[in-house]
Amino acid sequence: MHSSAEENYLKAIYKLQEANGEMVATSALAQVLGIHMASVTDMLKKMSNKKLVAYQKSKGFKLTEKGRVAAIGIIRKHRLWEVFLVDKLGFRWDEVHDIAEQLEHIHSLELIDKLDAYLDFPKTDPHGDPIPDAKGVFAISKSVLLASLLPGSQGKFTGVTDHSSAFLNYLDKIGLSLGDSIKVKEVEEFDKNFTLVLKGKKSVIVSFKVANSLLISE
Amino acid sequence: MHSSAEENYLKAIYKLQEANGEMVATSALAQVLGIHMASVTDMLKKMSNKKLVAYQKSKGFKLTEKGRVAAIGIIRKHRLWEVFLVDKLGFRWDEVHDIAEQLEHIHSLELIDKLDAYLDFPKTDPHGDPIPDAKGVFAISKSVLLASLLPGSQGKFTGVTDHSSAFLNYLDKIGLSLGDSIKVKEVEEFDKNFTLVLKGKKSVIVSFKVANSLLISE
DNA sequence: AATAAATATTAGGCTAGCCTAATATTATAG
DNA sequence: CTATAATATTAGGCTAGCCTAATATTTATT
Repeated sequence: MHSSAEENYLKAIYKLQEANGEMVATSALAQVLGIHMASVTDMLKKMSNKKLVAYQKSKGFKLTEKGRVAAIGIIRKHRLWEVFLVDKLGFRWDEVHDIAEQLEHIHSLELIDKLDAYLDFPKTDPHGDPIPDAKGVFAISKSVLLASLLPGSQGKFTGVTDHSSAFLNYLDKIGLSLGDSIKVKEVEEFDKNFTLVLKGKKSVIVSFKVANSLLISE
Repeated sequence: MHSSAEENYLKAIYKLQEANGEMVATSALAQVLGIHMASVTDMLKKMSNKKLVAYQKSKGFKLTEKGRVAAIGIIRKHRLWEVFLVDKLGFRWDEVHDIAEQLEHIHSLELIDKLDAYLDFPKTDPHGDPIPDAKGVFAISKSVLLASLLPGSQGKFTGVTDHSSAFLNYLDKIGLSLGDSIKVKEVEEFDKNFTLVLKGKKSVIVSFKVANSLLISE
């Protein structure tokens, strides 16, 4: 079994690979984990010996298949626990991250599969992130950043890329919720503000910064 | 916040104090934790500095009030998670211990109180052990070992002192379940076997060894 | 009370996972 | 192409929590 530290590295590497393509840099990992580069070099050497990551000198490193499977398992656990915390225990979507970060390290395949069934096999977590099934397969769903859409486009708000409490609370405040159908009414040339029309004819204006953290599907 | 190692010590000390009175010996703790005595001495010195335990040279040590509160908090978490695993996820009572041992170290007061509410404030865990409330108070319930009862006594089977899979499976096999009303029909002089009559007029015979791990109330 | 047995403590080591400081390598700019 | 900046690695240290071996202290036995 992997240690919590290792699991955190695996998850972080996976996410960096998803976001920035193939190879990941020591510095990038150090930054997202809040750990010094020397320590990362250290740890990666160990994980490399365990065949969790493969790395080419000065090109960076990436997960091996074994590492990828492990990473997806952790992401699955994290997201399922988030669903549990929100759907069953009544936490708000901005409160669950830290607790799920702990719960994701509980070791028991049986536990997580039973939890999955108990939650009725959810496909996404409370932030709209996809949850891989027991085999590690994600139900593919294409989504784009609101920031990339042109006036007139429409779709459904299905996810966020910023999971901070500050951001999530802001969305709650302006009344934008996961699942809302939206239409881009206007994109202001001058400051890139987006004017959106929501299903119930309400309209909201969000900054480019916000639009850049909202995922739209369909 | 306390480390998992510390929490395991706290819980073990608490249980030893419950079982064997006031002072706990280094050796006893080493034995139940499966750790060498020298390591225990080490750790206790640290916990002593943190005022979690108080120890008098060569008399042993005991929890301080602070340590006791912490220990009860961990026990509360362990038992609530066990209820969750059995009642909600469908685990059997003999399967939950190891997973609960991990879950009990998740740090979040809010989580555990919400879990408690979600489970509808259970008073006992799947093995009949009492669950302290959020203030650390146990709903007192007097129980005695079946082994101490005389023929003719009756009561309700409300707990076990042996949590091993082997033992719990044996009880399942002979059809003895938590909550069953029982009456001691006979105690064989020769081998101390107990003949019990269950509510639905079934009768079962258990050895002294088994009787010594069954708690009877009322 | 003297000795053996049991119990406890000290001393020195080890690993995981982090740190700082120093050095090496690679990329970028003039 | 060289100087500087950015990135990566090595070397040496630290803490938590464990270990073994050696030593000390208690308790029990004769």
